Order: sequence, then C-alpha cells, then structure tokens
Amino acid sequence: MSTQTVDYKSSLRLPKTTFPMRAGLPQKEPGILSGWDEIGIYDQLREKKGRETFILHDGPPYANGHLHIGHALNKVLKDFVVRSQQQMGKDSRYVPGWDCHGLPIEWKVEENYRERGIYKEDVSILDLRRECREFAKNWINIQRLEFCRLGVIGKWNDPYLTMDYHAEAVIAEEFMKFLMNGTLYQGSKPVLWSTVEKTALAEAEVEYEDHTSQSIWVKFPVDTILSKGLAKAGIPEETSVIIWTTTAWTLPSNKAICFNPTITYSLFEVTEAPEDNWFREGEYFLLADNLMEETAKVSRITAYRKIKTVSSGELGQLVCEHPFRGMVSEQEPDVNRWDYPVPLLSGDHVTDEAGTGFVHTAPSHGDDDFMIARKHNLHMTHNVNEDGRFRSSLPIFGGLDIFNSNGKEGAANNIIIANLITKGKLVARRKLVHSYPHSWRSKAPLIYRNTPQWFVAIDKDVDDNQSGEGTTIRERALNAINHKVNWTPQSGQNRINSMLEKRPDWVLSRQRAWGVPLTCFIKKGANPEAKNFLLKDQRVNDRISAMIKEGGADTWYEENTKEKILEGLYKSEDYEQVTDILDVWFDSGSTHAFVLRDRDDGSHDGMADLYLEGTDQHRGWFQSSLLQSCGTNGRAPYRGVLTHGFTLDEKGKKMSKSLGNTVSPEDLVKKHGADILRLWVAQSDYTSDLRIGPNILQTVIDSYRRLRNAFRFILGNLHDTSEVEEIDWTTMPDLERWVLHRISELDETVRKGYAEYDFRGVYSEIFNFLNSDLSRFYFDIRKDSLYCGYPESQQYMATLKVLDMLFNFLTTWLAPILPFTMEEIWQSRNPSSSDSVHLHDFPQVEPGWRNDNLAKKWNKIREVRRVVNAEIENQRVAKVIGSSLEVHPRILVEDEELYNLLMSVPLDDICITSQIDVVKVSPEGNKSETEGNNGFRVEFNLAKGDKCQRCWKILPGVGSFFHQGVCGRCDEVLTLLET
RNA sequence: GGGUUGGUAGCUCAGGGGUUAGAGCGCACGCCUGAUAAGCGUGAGGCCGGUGGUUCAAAUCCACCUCGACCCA
Repeated sequence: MSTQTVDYKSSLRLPKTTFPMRAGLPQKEPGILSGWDEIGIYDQLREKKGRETFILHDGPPYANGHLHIGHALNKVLKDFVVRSQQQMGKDSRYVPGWDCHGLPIEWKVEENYRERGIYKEDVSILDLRRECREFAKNWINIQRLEFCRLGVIGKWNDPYLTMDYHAEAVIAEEFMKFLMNGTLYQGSKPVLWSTVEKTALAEAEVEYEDHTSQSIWVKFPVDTILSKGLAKAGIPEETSVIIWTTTAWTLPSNKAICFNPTITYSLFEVTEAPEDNWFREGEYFLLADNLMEETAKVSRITAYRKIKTVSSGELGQLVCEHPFRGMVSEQEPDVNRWDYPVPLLSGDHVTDEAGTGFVHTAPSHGDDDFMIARKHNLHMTHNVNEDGRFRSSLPIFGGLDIFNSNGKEGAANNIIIANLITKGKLVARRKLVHSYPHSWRSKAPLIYRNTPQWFVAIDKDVDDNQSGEGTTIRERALNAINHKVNWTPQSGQNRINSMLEKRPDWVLSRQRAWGVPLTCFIKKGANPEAKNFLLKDQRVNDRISAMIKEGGADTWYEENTKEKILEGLYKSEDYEQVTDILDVWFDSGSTHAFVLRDRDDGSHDGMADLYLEGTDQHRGWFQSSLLQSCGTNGRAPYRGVLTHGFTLDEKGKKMSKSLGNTVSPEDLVKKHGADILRLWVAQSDYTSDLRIGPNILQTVIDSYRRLRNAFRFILGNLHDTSEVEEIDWTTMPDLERWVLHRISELDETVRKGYAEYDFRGVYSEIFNFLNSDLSRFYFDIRKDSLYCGYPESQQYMATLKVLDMLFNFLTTWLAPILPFTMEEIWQSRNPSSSDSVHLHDFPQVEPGWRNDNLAKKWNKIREVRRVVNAEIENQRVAKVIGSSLEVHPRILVEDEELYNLLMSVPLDDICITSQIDVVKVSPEGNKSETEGNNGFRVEFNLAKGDKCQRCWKILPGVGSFFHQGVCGRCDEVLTLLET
C-alpha cells in the first residue's frame, strides 16, 4: 500500500459561489431598489394581462413626521399580501395614499407661525391652507422614501392624496350625497371650549392640570305631583335628592339627575344639626349609602338616621323640581325658566366614589350628560355664549361670566351659589383641587359648551333607492360586516360589531381651517328643523364640485364663492355659506370613491379585496369607510378586512421615548437591513401585539443567517449556473422523489397560508423545511454525490435538478417576505439587468410528486437514521470515533417489512457511514433485544479498511485500484473524468 | 370603570379534556474542517400568568383575580 498521498481535491465538484455568507443588507439593499426602479418593476407587472385583479386598498397614513415601527409593520404586512397575491397569479395592485388634511398639520403650521411671531388671526385662511398643503407635501415625500426603503412595492410615483383637487372634489361630492339623501342634519353637541380663544378645542389640544373648583351639594326637591309611587315607596313629600357638582354654573342648564341602579340608595333624615346649618333637622333626603358619612361631615349635620333603602325602580319613578323653580327676572316677571320637571334617569356613568351618587345632568355641558340627553330626548340649552358669559336673555344670571377673557374665574359660580343659599337649596360647599381640562395654548381652564354641529343620522332611512342591504346606514353596515365581509382574524367582526351597534350619529363638522369644507348653504333665519333649512339642489352641487376640481377646496373660501355658486339660481343674500370643515375621517372614509372607483388602476366594482390596518382602525378607518360607503353606495367598500396588533417592547410594554424602549425603522434598516425588519414581521403573530427589541432582533438575525447559508449551499452546488438539464422526475431516485413530495406538500401549505394571510405559518413551514429536511438531511446526504460523484451519472443529475427546482420554488415562495435577499439570490444565479425574481409566479408542481406512501417510508427511514446517529454519538462522546464515516454499523431488524424497506435504499449514504449492514433477526430467543425500539436495534462497528483519499470513506479495497489511495467508486469517477 | 383581546421553554411560535407538553432559533457539550465568521450530532431548559371549580382526568372547559395591549368612558 502506498503511503504517498495524492491531492484529489481538484477532481471534486465543491460548492462554488460568489454569493457571500454575510449579507451586508444595509449597503446592498439600496442598490437592489434602484435596480427595480430602473426596470420599473411595478408597472412591468401590470403588463401581465388576463389576470384576475386583487386590490389591497391602502389606508392612508397621516403626513406629519417620520415613520415609526407601527407604520413599518403595517406596510410590510401589506407588501406580503400584495406580492404573494401577485405571485399566486393575480394582478395585484397597490396604490399607496396619504391623509393630508386635519388638525395635527394645522397645528404644526400654527406653531410655526407663533415661532415667527405671527398671530393666527392675522393670517388669511387661504394662506394658512397653503402652508398646510406645503407641510403635508413635504412629509409625504419623506415618508414615501422611508416606505420605499422597506421594499414595499406599489405605485409610488402616482399615489393618492386626500388633498388632490380631484380627491377634494369627490369628498365634497360624497358629502353632498348625504346632504341630498336626508341623513345630514344640524344638531348641537357640547365640546370643550376655550373662553379665552373663543374656540372649540380638540382632545389633543387639551391638557389636564390641577384646578380649584367650588364643589357644592344641592337639594333638588321631589316634585310631589309628577313623582309616582311616593307613598308606596314610603318617601315623604318634603324629600330632596342631593346632587353634587364642581361646576355650579351648569345648574341653570340642568335637565335631569342620573343615578346608577347598581348603587344602593336610601332615604335619610337629618336628626341633629347646628342651629345655623343649611341642612336642617327634620329634612328628608335621598343619597347613596356609601356616601352618607362623607356628606354628613361636609354638611355639618351631627346625627342622621337611615329610614329605608330605595330601589332603583322607585328612584326611576321620581321627578324633581329645579332648585331655581319660581325664580323670575325683573324683565320677565311672568316667565319662570326653571319650571320644568327634572326626571331621575338611570346612567352607567354614575359612581359612588365621590359626591352623592346622584349626578346633576346638564345636556349642553358634558359628554355623559349629552349622551343621556340624547337617549331620553332632553332639551339642549344654549345658555353660554362664545366668550364664556351667560346669554343676556337668561333670567337672573344673564351676562355673568364663567371664566373671563383671561381665563380667571368670573362671577357666575358665586352668584349661583348665593342664590342657592337664598333659596335654601344648598347643603354644603367645599373647595376641591382636581384634574381639570385646560387649553394647550392659553393654559386657561376650559368649559363644555354646546355648539352647533353637523351630523349624519345613522338610524334614519336613507333616501337613495339602495335599500337592498337595509334602509338605514346602521342596518346596512351591520348587515355588511356580519354577512358579507371576511375578517382576519375572525375576532375583528365581533369587535366592530359591538362598536357599531352602540355608536351614535356621526359628527361631521369641525370648526377648523385645514380640510374639505361642508359644501352647503343654509337658509338665513330658518330653523334647523325646517324643511328649507338646507339648500338641496343638484345644480348647485354640480357647480361646487366643478369648482373644486378646478381649483381645489380652497375655492370655497375665496371671496364671492356663494354669489358665484348661487348665481341665477337663488338669491345669495338669503343663504349662509357653511364654513366648517369635514371630520378627516370623512376624507379617508371616502378614499374608496376617489381611488377604487375613479382611478384607472382602481377596481372594477369600486370595492377592495382587502383593507389592512391596525386594530385601532375598527373605530377609525374601517368604520368611517363603512358608514360612508353604506350611506352612498348601500354596501361596504371592502370584501375583507385584516387587522394587526400593536408594536410593544421586549417586555410587552408600550413604546415611548421617555422609557427609551423605542425601535425606529430607520435605525433598524440602517443597522440590519429592511429584510431583517420584514423577517421580524413574518416571524411574529400579527393577530395580537408584537414585541420587538434588540434580543428579539438578534434571533431574527440568527435565523436569517441560517436561511441565507442554506441558499448559499444550493447556489454553490449549482455553481451559479442557470442551465440544468431537464430530466424526467419519474426516473429519479427515491430520495429525490421524496424531496419532490415535500415540495408539493409545501406548495399547498404555502399557497394556502398566503391566501389566508398566515405569513408566519408560511415562513416557519419553509424555514423548518430548509433546516430539518434539507440542511440536516437531504443536503448532508447528497454532499457525497454532489462533491465526489460523476457529473453525468443519473443520480447526480437528478440531485442537481432537484436543487434547481428547490431554487425556483424557494426563492419565489420567500420573495414576498424577503424581497431583497431573494432578488440577490436570484441575480447571483441569473444575472440580468431586466429580470427579477419578483416577475416570476410561484412555479407549478406536478400532481404526481405527491406520494404519501413514499413519505411514510422516508419517515421510517429517518427514524432509523436518528437511532444510528444516537449510537454514533455515544461512541463519539466516548472518543472512539470522530467522523461518522469511521463507522460501519449493523442494524438488526425483526420486522420483515422494515427489513425490506431498509434494503431498498442506500442506507450507508443515508446515514453517512462508510458502510452499513442490515440483518434480519428472528424474534425468537432475543426478543428483548429490539423491544421498545420499534423492531430494530443498532450495533456499533468500526469501519474496516483504508480511508479513500478522495471521498474519505473507509472501505476495504481502498488502494487496490488504478488511481492511488482511492475506493472503487472514486477510481471509476476519476477514469471517467479523464476521458 | 366598560367593551375587545392576549399571557405555553431565554426568544418567536405550535398544540388544545386523555400516556413522559412540541418545533425552530438561541444555549451547553461534542464532531468535522470539502457549506468553514459555515455545517453535522447530542443534550439541558416549562407549577402551559395565579386561585378556585366542573370532571375518573384540565395547559385545554367555567368563574374570579393578576399583568399587558387596543378602543371607549
């Protein structure tokens, strides 16, 4: 035997590829992006004709500020959908959009004015709107770049904007449909109001700070005529209901008292009190039991007794007198403005944490009050003017100010309290420091003030001849969400349903500047309930929409607009032009009209296949779009809705700058690349909240590396060549056919997963396949053949063909999730300046690949292999061997079927041992040998012979062939290679 | 406070009345040095958020609590 070693390495076909192990995504991705740009990939995909469309309609993000991780999550999920639908054979279009109007932008612009020392009042509305438009435009451009950087495919060079003139015109048109179909009405609603700025404030403009108020306990005497069942309930006629309030000034506007049926109330009597006390001995009153003690303390009564508990049923029968009943003004001595009944109403908002358990209710001056009022048809009052003074016509209190123009407390509270004392209706008063709304700008305390607003009635029959799905907007909406729309996850249906069932009419109007106006006119001097209050004339509407299409919504605010529009049709001096703007949710709720219906790349029926947003949009866009569309089209604008959760930090906490636990998409992309961000999305369960942070990202990076290396192996063995000879799959070895079987299984789960938007399922299926079936099994086994086999042998060609197929399936399957990396992989095998993996659909599988019997067989073989591995590991740990090629095991099999099965495959290759023996043993005699081992047992033996210098197997006969130091197989291959 | 929703290994997730609760990654140990800042093998990790109930049997069903999230108040 020769001791001389020959270097046979050059005769091997070792993997060779230029595809680097380390990705360098942050550097590489921008280049890939510009490649896509150059070939115009989105438009090129649109050229594929004859495909069914799939329309994911983009929910427009708001154009103010950089993207946060939630935006990224949303757009990445959308991109998964868009790309996967396309590759499954659809024409999958995606038109991104932006929400441009609204308060936050108007605000920032105002802020800029302030910084420049300009007062908002000195700026014309047209100038302000111009600045807002510029502001939005600027951020749209920034966000567009940021979204594109994430690899999101779409019509980025022609997105939709809610501030496009066409969009503004359509929004106005859509609004006017509500004007015409009878659901629009003017009502009023309490809003937070600044008496300093004389304007309504949005919730976002409100700061809560401590404020000292006078809290008062007030008697509302029971109305003995109107109350029912007084005697039966054992309530004396001279009983009072005691309420508690911190806003004495709202008492003149009181219309009801609320109680909570879950609280226990009782009838009490004052049995002892100081001589000069407001609350006198012998007075009867009603109060929540839990609050009696506290009330006794503040009202200085020294003893009281509980007479009996009063049920909520009994309370509901009571009606009180207003404490100011009988008070008249000098101007109107005959009119008593407070001569109305004050009913006791049940309300969930009432608590027994403070006060008396009875809540004084002024419909015009509180949210809860307003809702109760609406439920019980209580009258709204208009007692408070813009400047925070009572209207001058209000008896007794007319002209008093609540807060003056400096935000300091006015006379109203004190004079009202003084009157209560005079009338013997005050029980107690206390100063109270509590959290109270203040203006973000002036820091002045705010009040709730009733202001006229425009509403869409959602329980009124819609006059539009589209009643197939219901006559009211609510009916249509409920019908749609419960019978027509497909929800992902299913829980979304329940969620939006419970919100829709309860929601009130839609408040459309905002007293702001930056938006689409409510383009309508009202008859001067007409009552809002009057038939001619609103000007309804299609000719007028047409002029308005033509005007806006031409010059944008700004034109509404130009001089003489009213005259121009009404010219020749109506006397303009008879009408007043509404200048309020629409709620921005109406803008975005109308996107289906100006995008899906109106754009060439919209959808054939104006409906989207999918809306995809965060779960907060159940109240937002999903609902506004639904209501808008049900009012204008009588149906939902979408067939499917997908919702995702929110992004949290690693501990499941909300992200916030102050906690320092934020992850910005920009940083992430700069540091790790967009594909890592996308892979994080793919690995997460978007149906609940998603966690992200450095540790979680590290595991994403790890799995990315692993995946990348598996592809590198495929590329290396394909030697970066794109041409692989066709061969008939039926002639392939068992093992290759098993891989084909797995591909066909995967094909089914991948397509099904994508169709159901189960990206995590798709990814984990593919990832596990790559690891468990390929790297650990198939690749490991076939390395011998790929490296050492004869390149023209049938088996080698079959393996190569399977690698080729795997390449095509895997790159396309993963392309929606990892568009950059799959492109890099695709290009490194098929370099081309015009091709892209994203132009290719998922390949088709052959029906014959699926072979469940074959799968069963290979499962069994892998089980045997696992046991062989375990035995080899034992010897390795014992330092008997290192490599598995040093082993020549024997497998003792009792089971006939298993024996035949093992004999039918090259088990030495499969176990990566130099040789292997399979021996049939009889079950008699040594039953225990294989019992509990599934009918077989592994016996360890060292491989005998010499190590082949080429393939490293240890075999007898090595060295006895023509080529030095090699085994028979290698000798043969070397000979063939030389010819 | 209400509605909705979630809590399974260090991480991301499967499972879902019935043997010793699974996967992948990570980790530890070992091997290989012809996927090499890679690959292979083996292994250790879990009072399945808590308490109580229903049941022969609960991670799974029910109730309550707790911790988080979204929306609302």
